[in-house]
This record gives sequence, C-alpha cells and structure tokens, in this order.
Amino acid sequence: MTIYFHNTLSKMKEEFVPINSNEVRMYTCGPTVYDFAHIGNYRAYLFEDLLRRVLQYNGYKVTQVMNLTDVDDKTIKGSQELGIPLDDFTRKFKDEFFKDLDTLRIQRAEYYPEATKHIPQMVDLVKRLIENEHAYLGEDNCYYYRVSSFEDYGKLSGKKINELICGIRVRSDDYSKDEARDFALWKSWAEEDGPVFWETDLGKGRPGWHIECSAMSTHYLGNHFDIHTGGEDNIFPHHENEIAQSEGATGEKFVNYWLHCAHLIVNGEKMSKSLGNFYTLRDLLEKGYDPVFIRLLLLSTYYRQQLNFSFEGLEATKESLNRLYDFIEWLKRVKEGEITEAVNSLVNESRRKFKESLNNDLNISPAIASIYELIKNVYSLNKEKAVTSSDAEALLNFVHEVNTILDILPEDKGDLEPELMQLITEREDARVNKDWNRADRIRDELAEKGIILEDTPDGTIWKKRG
RNA sequence: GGCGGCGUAGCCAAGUGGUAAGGCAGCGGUCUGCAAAACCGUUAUUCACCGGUUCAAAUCCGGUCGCCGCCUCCA
Repeated sequence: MTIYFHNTLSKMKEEFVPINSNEVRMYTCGPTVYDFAHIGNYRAYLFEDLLRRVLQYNGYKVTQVMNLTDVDDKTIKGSQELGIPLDDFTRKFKDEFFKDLDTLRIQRAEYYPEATKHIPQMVDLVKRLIENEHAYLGEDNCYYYRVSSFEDYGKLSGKKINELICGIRVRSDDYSKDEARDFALWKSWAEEDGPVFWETDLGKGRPGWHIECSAMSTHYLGNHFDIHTGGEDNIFPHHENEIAQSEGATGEKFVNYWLHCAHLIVNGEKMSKSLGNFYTLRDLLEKGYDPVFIRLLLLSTYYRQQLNFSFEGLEATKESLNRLYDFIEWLKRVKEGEITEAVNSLVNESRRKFKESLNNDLNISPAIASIYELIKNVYSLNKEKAVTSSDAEALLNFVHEVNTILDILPEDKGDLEPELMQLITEREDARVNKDWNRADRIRDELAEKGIILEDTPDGTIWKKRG
C-alpha cells in the first residue's frame, strides 16, 4: 500500500518512495538537555514514534537518529548556575529524557548521538564549507555561514533571502559577521564559556547549534537520506540552515522528505511558564494520570494540526480507552464457536481503514475511529449472541496488531490482594442471601480503592481503574 | 509588515464537490436486586459570517470577522 507524506519542501502531499527499497533512514531533531522536556516536546517525539511504527508496519526497516544537544548557551548557563561540569549537568536531563521515553512507550531510535561526542565531525564539515567558500572567519574568530553563497537558501521555509537582511526582528547580535542573516558555525571561546571549549583546527571554541545536526545526520545516515523531522518552529532557521550546510558541503541533495509537527497549546494559549500552563510529563503523572492516557491524547490529533491540551481532553481519552479495555476483557470471556463471516469482514474493513488512514500522511483520527466502529459493530452483532470464541480470537489478534502502532494496551496490573478477593467472596455470599445493603457496601468500599465490580451472567468480575 | 495554519454539536475531532465518521459528556429506553458494562433511540436540516460558481459546496472562488504559529538558536 502506498504511503503519502506532506513534504514541507514541496508544501504538498507526496507519495513516499525510499532511496533504498526496503529501508528508511530518518533523522529526528531531539532535545536540548538543559531541563525536563515538556509535553509539547513529547508531542513531537510521539509523532516521530508514530512515523517510525507506521513505516515498520509497512514492512520497512527503519534507521532513526535522534540527536541530544548537550552543548549550547542554555546548557552552559545551567551548569554554571549549579557550579557543576557541563557533562554532569546534562547527564541528569539525558537520563530523565530516556525515562520519559519509556514511560510514554516511545520506541528507541537506533542512535542517540550527543553533540559533545561529535566535535571532529562538525569541525570537518566546517572545513569543507570553508573550502567551498560557504564559510568565513569573522572578526571575532567565529566561523560563519555566508547565506548569500547558497543559492537555494529559503527553499524549505519559503523565505525570500533578500528580505531576511532588513526584517524588523533581525538584529545584529554580539558577534561580528558580514551580514546579519549569516549564522554561526563555530563560536570561538569567550570567557563566559568557562571550561567549555574544544581545541580544534578551527581554534578554541564550541560548535554552533545548526552544525551538529548536519554533521551527525550525515555521519550516521549518509549525505542523502529519506526523512527529516522536527517541530514546525525548526523549519526556520534550523532546518533551513541544515540544508545550506549539508548541501553546501556535499553538493548532494540532503533530505527527500521534511515532516514537521504543529505545536501543542494549552486551553487555547501557548504553553508558557508565566501563564502557569506549562506541563512536564512528571507534572501530569503527579496528578495521577496513567501515562498511556497521555500517550494517546498526544498521539490522537493529526500531527500537522495544532493540538489543544486540556484536562477535559485527558479525561475523555481515559474514558475512551476504558471502552477499548472493557471490549478486550469481554472478548476474553466469549466461550465457543467457529469464526463467522460477519466478524471476519468487519475486521478486514477495519484493518483496511486503519492502515489506509495512517498511510495517508499519518492521519490518525480516522484510524482510531475505525477501531471504535469495529467495537460498536461487534457489540451490536452480539445482541443475537452471534459472536463466537473464534471471532473473539480474531478480534483480539487485530487489537494486538493495532497495538503495534498505537501501543495503548494496559499493563498487567496483577492479581488482587487476598483480603480484597475475600471481600468479593463475602459480597457473593451476601448477594446469594439477598443482603443487598451489605453487598452494595462492599462494592462501594472496593470502588474507593479503584476496584470496579460488575455482575455478569457468568459471575462477578473486577477491574482496576486508574 | 512578510509567510503559513485554523474556525464542523457542550468538549475533542474526521470528512476537501454528492447530501455531516468516531470519542467524551447529556437525555430517554432495554438489561440488572440496584448498579456497572453493553445495546437501542436521541443530541449539528447544518459546517465562523456574507456573496459567487455548480444540477449539487462544510468542501471550489471572492470578501469580512475571529483565533493561532513562524519571521536567528523554542519540538
């Protein structure tokens, strides 16, 4: 089945054709490790997780690289404020980042290169740019990229190169360069950098931000690879500059497909600390939300659409997932019978719609809807007790297939404590004796502990609800 | 100012020319000792507003209003 992606470069939806037939190489812009990542960051990483899984679902072998920016103004500043070495400062946030990835069930990329471990590759790239006359040494001993030397500059963001010179917001910064629009490739050491510097052929200093992604992506994926992603704020200048650097150095096309995800906002406003609507993952976990609800909420809006985060939305996601979980538990209780044509065709229809939607530029809303349509249709069919155990097995298989992409099934929460099991038994006795008051009291008591009881024709079942 | 996106029920959100998916919430009913779960019915004659094109528009075109993003280091 064909996959389509919206390519920022062409501003159009295009058929996806990988460079090599069975494998996809992609670079996904990762975090700057100066603080805990917030849920807006994770929206981007979840979009990339979805992209990765959809490619795998289509049979591609995926090689993904995600960088960790562990040297820049903010990380240096942060380490100085705490009076600790840069590595110690960034280590903590790297560790927390990986913990969060696991919490959100984000699949690991193949490589997580750190900027500080790839200085030679960056230096080498800058030297090639100097040779190609795309880079120059400024009066301040910093190396800059001469934007005017790259004819295609602006092709990703749609910016007119000449308008960049005199834009209102463009200010000349502390560095001396030929033109305001030129950007730093290598920053020479300054006193405020303290112990953070590398002695290289470019002098004593540290890399500019954009150069790390050009250097590390080509190092791991080659000069020309399939997909590059990030948040939409990266389009300009970061990704525009990456193209200028990479193509300026190699003379080859850098990336075929650029995918960018829209921002997350909170209650209709931009998330910011001053508005008090700024959330990290741990903020939400502290409020008692199961991370899988957060995963699905951040995943369930089409990536090119701004996502409005709200606790109301989180509650809605939780309830809808509970419907799926109840469906699964119900399937497990269906007893016997051969597979029926009715269920078989419902599953096939749902699978078709699921995959077709995801292959259409990761359009996840109809994909999720296809699952709920299936649930509704199957329950409806069961009005005449028409659903068999073989049907249930087929449905469970499909749910697990879907789960290879969505990854939203509950963790096994284990058995109940013996004393709680005892309470359930006591309630059964009370019910047999028609002691409804006592039975209801026990049910309420368990409910307060998050244990929900349901009396079915086959006996009482319990479930834990988060 | 430049570029881009969006405005569909109480909320979230599909649908881009053929007569409004799905989820949450609500209401009525069936089932149940009562619940829960589930099912059935119901909840937008209408898609920000105004014009236009068309046999036919939420979907295309023009205009108006509102919201949001980017415009040098923020995913």
